[in-house]
Amino acid sequence: MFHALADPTRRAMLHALSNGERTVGELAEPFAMTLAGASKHVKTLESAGLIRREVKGRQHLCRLDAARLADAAEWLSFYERFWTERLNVLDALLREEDAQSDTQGDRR
Amino acid sequence: MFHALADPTRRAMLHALSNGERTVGELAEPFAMTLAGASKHVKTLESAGLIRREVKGRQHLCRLDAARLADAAEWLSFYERFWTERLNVLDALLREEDAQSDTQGDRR
DNA sequence: CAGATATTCAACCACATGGTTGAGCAACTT
DNA sequence: AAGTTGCTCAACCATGTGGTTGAATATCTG
Repeated sequence: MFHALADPTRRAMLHALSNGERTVGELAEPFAMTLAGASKHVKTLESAGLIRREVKGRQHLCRLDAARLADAAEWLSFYERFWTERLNVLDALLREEDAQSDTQGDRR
Repeated sequence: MFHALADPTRRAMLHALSNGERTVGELAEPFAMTLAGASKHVKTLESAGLIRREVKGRQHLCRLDAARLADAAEWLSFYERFWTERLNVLDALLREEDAQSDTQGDRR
């Protein structure tokens, strides 16, 4: 999933899909890329479970997959919280170190 | 940055660093990998701005870089919020569609 | 039926990636 | 000075990636 998100083209596609369902052709259009190329990105997103596809005649209608995206959001939120927390600790440590070197210089 | 996060080894290293500073050797230790290999990962993290390095004699002390990590956290939080929002819309749409096909069947 | 349209598939290419090895360098240790 | 330690660098290799092209498939349209 992290890998699927790591590509800008794919992130843009997700962005487009956030405004409603799109066919593969529509998803491909904004990019200077062959349909086949874009189709591969769509496939990647699908394998990562981030989108679902409904074959409707000759076009393939894509939409975000709620379940997996919720997972993704949860993951991101975890990381965000995790780091924000650590940053506070880090900050405190640096402050403390500064205070010490102010009074005592660097002892190491 | 997304790319730097996409590798499990690097995520694990960040995790380790969240418990305090570590030398390159210490960061490398948990992995079945040569030092040189691990060193490359550290370099990648450094180029992505996620960590900083302080050369202390012959060892290189690494720590999380507060500034950039805050950026990262913000990004993740944005995506998380963004998607959570869209998921609600998606949910509403699906519910609506269901209600319609219940009374009218699929008209397409 | 004969197109045209929407899409995938398979093969290929250039390039990036994660990894190794071997050498090199700087800094401690004795 | 000689050796060991911590680390990087450069070259290399296998594999994966993003992209292309050309053909195949299936559907709609006349």
